Amino acid sequence: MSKEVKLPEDFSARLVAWQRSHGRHALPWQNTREPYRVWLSEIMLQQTQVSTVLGYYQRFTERFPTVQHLAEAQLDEVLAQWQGLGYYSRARNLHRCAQAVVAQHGGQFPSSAEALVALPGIGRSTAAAIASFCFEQRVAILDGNVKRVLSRLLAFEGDLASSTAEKQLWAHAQALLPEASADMPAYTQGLMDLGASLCAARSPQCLLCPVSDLCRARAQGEPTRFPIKTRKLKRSQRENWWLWLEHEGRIWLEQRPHKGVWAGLWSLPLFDTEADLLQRARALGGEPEVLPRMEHALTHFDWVLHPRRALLRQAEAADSGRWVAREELPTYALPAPLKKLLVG
DNA sequence: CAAGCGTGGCG
DNA sequence: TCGCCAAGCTT
Repeated sequence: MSKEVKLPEDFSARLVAWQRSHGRHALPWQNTREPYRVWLSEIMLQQTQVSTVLGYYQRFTERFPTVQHLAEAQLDEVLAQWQGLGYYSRARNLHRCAQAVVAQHGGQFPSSAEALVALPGIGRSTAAAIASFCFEQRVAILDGNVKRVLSRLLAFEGDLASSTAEKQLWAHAQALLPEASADMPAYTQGLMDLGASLCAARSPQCLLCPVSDLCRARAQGEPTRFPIKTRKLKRSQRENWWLWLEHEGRIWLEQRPHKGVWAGLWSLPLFDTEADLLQRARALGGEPEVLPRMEHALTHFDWVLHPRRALLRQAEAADSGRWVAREELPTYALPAPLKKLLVG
């Protein structure tokens, strides 16, 4: 008998077995093959950790039990439910996707990755996750976890900053799939579980790994050398002044444009200079009080925000925003640092 | 296709 | 502290 390993077969078989015995089975979006619930979880989990998603998923499914409920809701309410989760275009696309499923697919999610990927907010990896979990389709996912697991398994030297290398890794991911469709849910979950636990970015626990003897990175003695990606995002700085106008306990909020940072969320008026802010405040009869500066980090820049608070004797209405009572604030989608500032 | 898009946690 | 990372997608 040959002891030669057959990489694809052995890898998928062991991963599936490991997932069934050691993987996660009790997350709220598991133990169901309802596409609505799986889809919702996959969107929430994009670039977001499980522990963060748990509470949002619970509240969201209570408020919107079906795709029809979500499709009929106001975008503002969807955004309010999403508030604090980040990457708010996901919420906008989620709403659009629900409406497309109702209008174009009779309220039933399509059952192939090819059809799923045509829907708003569903890319190649998310489509594959839904199709493999719900419909046992043999299609590969390739998220951050899987890039790490596979690039280590194969000691993949390609630079994942390049589209060529990423394309190659997609091909490897597809080639490693189990032959049996029935194994797809456990296999896909196993990749995610392995990447989230043993095959961690910093300190992988190779001694516990079910495929450590197949892993070429481990054989080379340097598992953390993979994945290779050279791109370093250049972070920039921004500084703005934030005008907190208040009148008889109500706060002036303006909805941000549907593109850019905090798209569609409600915010205080933002100014590029303190002089601009003072001009606006004084025109309304207010004299701003200086509040402590806030520092807020986004993915691509560091933001210094200078809140200034002005109490007005009289309030003028305007089309650009609304006077909002404190009790109403929870129904508004506020950026995380603004919630901290206003609600505490 | 490179850049834009949130937030929280961790070593 | 601070850079990196997390079930990526859109334009």
